[in-house]
Formats: sequence, C-alpha cells, structure tokens
Amino acid sequence: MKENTGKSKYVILGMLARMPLTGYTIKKWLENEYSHFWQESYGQIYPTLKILVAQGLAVCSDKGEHGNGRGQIVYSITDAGRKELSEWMREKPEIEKLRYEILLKISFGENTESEVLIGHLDDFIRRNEDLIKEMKDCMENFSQLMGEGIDCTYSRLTALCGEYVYSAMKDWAEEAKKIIIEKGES
Amino acid sequence: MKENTGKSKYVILGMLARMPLTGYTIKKWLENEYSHFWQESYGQIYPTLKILVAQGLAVCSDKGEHGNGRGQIVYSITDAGRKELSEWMREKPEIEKLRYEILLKISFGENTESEVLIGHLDDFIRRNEDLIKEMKDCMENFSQLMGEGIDCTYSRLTALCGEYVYSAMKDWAEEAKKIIIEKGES
DNA sequence: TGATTTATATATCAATATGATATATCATTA
DNA sequence: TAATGATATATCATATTGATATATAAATCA
Repeated sequence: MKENTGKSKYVILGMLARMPLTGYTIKKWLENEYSHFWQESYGQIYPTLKILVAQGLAVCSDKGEHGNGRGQIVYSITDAGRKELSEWMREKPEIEKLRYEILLKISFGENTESEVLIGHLDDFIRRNEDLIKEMKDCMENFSQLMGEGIDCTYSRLTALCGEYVYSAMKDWAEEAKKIIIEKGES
Repeated sequence: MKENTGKSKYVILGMLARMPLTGYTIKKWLENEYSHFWQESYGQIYPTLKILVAQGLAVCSDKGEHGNGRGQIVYSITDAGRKELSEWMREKPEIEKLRYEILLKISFGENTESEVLIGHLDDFIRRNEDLIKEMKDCMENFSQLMGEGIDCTYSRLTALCGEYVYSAMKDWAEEAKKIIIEKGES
C-alpha cells in the first residue's frame, strides 16, 4: 500500500465530514460539485478509502451491510479523521499547478494559421459562456437554499469564483481574438 | 520505452520549433515563461526527448559536440517534427484539469475557524497582486520588443491572460473575505 | 413478461506526471 | 584554493489519470 501523501486523502475526509459516503458517491459528487477546481479518479478514491480506514481516520460498513444488495461499502469519518482534516485546513494551500492547453497553443501560434487559433478561441468563448451561466444558476440555487435557512455560504463562494474566473477567461479570449485579427491585417 | 501519448511531446516540439535546446534549457524556459499555465518535470522531459529522436521528430547532437565540456545534448526539430506539431495545433484543446487547493479549503470551510480562511485568502490576495504586477511588467517588456520590430504577439497574449485571470482571482478573494466576515457577524 | 439499457458499485492497471534526488562539470566568488 | 552556485543529464518512488472489467439493481420498453 502506497504512502499517499497527496491531497486525495483530505478531499475525501472533507466530503466524509458532511456525511457518510461510498466511493462511487464520492466520485459522482466530485464530478458534479468540485470538478471546476478539483478532480479525483477511482484509481485514487478506492485505495485512499482503504488507507483512511487503516489509519483510523474513517470506518467502513461491511460489504452490503447498509446496502441495497449491490455490495456497497459506506465510509464514515472518525474523530481522528476530523482532527486530521482540521489540521490540514490550517496549512497554507499549495500553489496551484495548471495545464491550460489553449494557452500553450496560443503561445505556439506561429506554427499554425490564425484561423486555427481563432477557431480555438471561439470554442473557448462559447464554453466559458456556458460555464458562466452554469455558475450563475448555481449561485441562484444556493441563494434560494439560504432563504430556506440552509447555510451554503462556502459552496456559494466557490461558484462565485467560477463566475469571476470564467468571465475573465471569456473577456481575455475576445481581446485575444481582436489582437490576432489585427495582426493578420497589418 | 513508454508510448507517450500525453502532451509533453508537443510542448517540447513547440519549444524546439523556435530554437535548438537542451533538456535543461527546456526546463528553465518552462519555469520562466510557461509555469503560469504549464509545467513539465525532468522525469518527463528527458525520456520524451529520447522518444522524439526515436520517432524522427527531433535530432540530437552527440554528447558534448556543441558543448562547453559539460556533456550537453542539443536537440533540434525535424521537418517531421514540425508537421506533427502543426497537426496537433489544429486539434481542439482539451478541457483543462485544475487543482485549486484554496477553493477546496474554502468549500470545506465549516471544518475550521473563519480566521483561518481569511488568512488563506489574504495570502492568496497578496500572491495574486504580485502575479498581476509580474504580468504587467512582462507585457511592458513585450511591448518594448514589439517597438524594436520583434514580434512577440503570442507571448504577449498569454501574459494578458494572466493579467485577466489573476485580477479576477484577487477580486473574488476580496469579495469572499467580505462574505465570510459578514457571516461571522450575523 | 422478458429483454435491453442505464445507473450503481467496486476494483485494477498501464500510461502519464511529479518531486526529489544522485552525479558530475564548470564558473564564480570568498 | 575551497566553497558555492549554475549547468546538465538521469533516475525513481510516489501520485494520478483514464480506461476498462465485472456485477447487480433499476428503469425503460417491446
């Protein structure tokens, strides 16, 4: 079993801190709510869950115990797990490592026609428009829940970040298009 | 030798398309000019360079041939390499996968004190201010080069993206701080 | 009713990527 | 001249992804 010094451990602990979950529901929840700023694969989730249990940070039900007959294993956080999570929360977040393929292609722009770059930027603008809409819908949904007395301040904050960043990306791409078109005309 | 279907291959080709480089200079150049949106490690660069040669996409000098006696191996792109790069340039860029630890910590905010979150946000604001300054300096530098007749449109565009995104991040963090403080007061 | 498709669920693995480290030479500085 | 730092190649354990295998249950449909 690997040491697992990465972040997967804490992501899963953070999710388990809200409610008991199966590996599958962790994956689905990540895809729906976290995918804009975090990803985990099954290849990380299942081994990490076992490590959490081995380290006493989580406990698991027997296969099928709470189950619907499909052999599901439900994991719950322990007090030690909450302590570990709380300690990690205090640590300074690491500088993010990104891989923006569109920026790579723009920076290598001299190796293709400007039409190709503009095509990529158009796709990018459209995608960011969709994402902005998604974030706004999300915000509205959270606002409604807040009205009903359900506190989702922190989830709302991550959606707000999405709105800000995707808007900036869209604005940049539109400006970039203009600059590339100008360059072509000169 | 691995298949290497990832992106490292194209990043290196894109850099070699400008000038012949050693593995070391590729790494340093990436750190200086690309690190805001792309990273590669030595563990990727050196094996990938060998694969590029094996696939006829690059050629290398003998150890020390052009060298200063330090055994450097200089890699140059071939016509086949330029063709491969050009084909990749046309492909739609993949959706970026990000890992923003600060957003993860904000979204798990209920597991710590609001002072901890505000501390992280303050650090984040300061870092983004530095980055905005760095991007602006970079832009100015490129503008000067443009004045001297050196075309660096594409590098300027990536710096512009940095300016937009880091500004958005800073604005978000300031708004997030306000919301967290408000929540604490209510 | 039975057949097909979709969703739930665990699990593994090859390929990819990171981060740290080992080794050695040359250049600069104290 | 000894120490430090920059240049340079290389490897490895760990981390991570993306795809796939396997199986059951639920929903849809003919």
